[in-house]
Amino acid sequence: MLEIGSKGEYATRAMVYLARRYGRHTTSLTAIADEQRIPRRYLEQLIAELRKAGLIAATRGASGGYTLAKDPAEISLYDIVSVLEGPLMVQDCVENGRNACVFADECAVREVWTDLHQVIYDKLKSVTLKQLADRANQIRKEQNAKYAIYSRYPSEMVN
Amino acid sequence: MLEIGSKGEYATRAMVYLARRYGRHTTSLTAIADEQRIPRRYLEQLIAELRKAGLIAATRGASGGYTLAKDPAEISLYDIVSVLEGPLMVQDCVENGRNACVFADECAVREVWTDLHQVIYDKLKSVTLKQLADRANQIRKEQNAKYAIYSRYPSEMVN
DNA sequence: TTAATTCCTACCAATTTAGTAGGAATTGAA
DNA sequence: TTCAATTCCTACTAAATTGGTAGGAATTAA
Ligand code: FES
Ligand code: FES
Repeated sequence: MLEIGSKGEYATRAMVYLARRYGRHTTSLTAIADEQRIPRRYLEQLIAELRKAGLIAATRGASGGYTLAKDPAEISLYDIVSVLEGPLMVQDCVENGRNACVFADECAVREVWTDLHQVIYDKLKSVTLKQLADRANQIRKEQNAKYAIYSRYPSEMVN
Repeated sequence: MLEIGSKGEYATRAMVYLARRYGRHTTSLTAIADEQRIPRRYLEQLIAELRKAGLIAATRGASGGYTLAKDPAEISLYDIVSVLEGPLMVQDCVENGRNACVFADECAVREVWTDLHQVIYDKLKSVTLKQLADRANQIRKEQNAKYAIYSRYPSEMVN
């Protein structure tokens, strides 16, 4: 119930990955797919949609690759997921007009769907890529500190 | 994205309908389906599941029908929808263990999915059938007051 | 020229969704 | 006893969605 599919998950992980490299070199599709363990040919299609939506910029040809098209602080989780899975739509009747249920505005249930829609939207819209990237960096740092006791070579940053 | 299907919607509307009649006579499938504009043979299957889940009680035979198995105040919106559409599962990795993503507990994104899971769950669990039924009655009352100016026969209560 | 890379389009199997359908079993009432 | 109303059980299905795979053209740095 109310699941986010693999598209949304893959796209988000890929975007966080790019956010952590924002301002540096571009990253190739293969690199993202390998490090994030995402099927390459599938991710390719997802990235194509993110590019069409203006969230990702591409450089073609040899040594080309992808990079974020905007500052990570300007991209929300909602922006990403809605590209891949369509706009948030808990129930059709929440968007008053299109495919509204028979009882439309005289329906008590509809008010709750609307509330639910709002809390989901607020949460997804409030999270920025910058926050996610910062948090990912922080986690990685903690992990490295932990393993530094045993090894001089901390696990590669993969996320 | 994150849609609740017709099952969840139909089931919820049917349950609110039953809640508004709780403590009185049982209601036949046909009556519910007709008044709520839900395909009868389809609703039949939904109600079967709600019964197996212990939310609805049935009386068989002529002049039989359905009624809520518990007090409306004891049934939440989550209880209803989860029967029809399965438990809330924003992402598999939120339920730590089963089908978790590769990076599991070293993943920043996972924390957000978990937050999202929580706000959705809290909202759905906080709404009881009693609240919905009361609100539906209130709306109907307002509608009747409105139309009483024009007619002595207010529109039938359908929800 | 070549190798690496993005870009475009088509295809596919499995699952889910949103129902439809037939008929058996139960029961109150005539 | 019979009948009509009703729930109960099981099977079927068309269309859409999901989660990919696949082939090859276009672009560009070296
Ligand atoms: S109007 Fe959509 S559930 Fe009633
Ligand atoms: S562990 Fe599920 S998104 Fe990373």
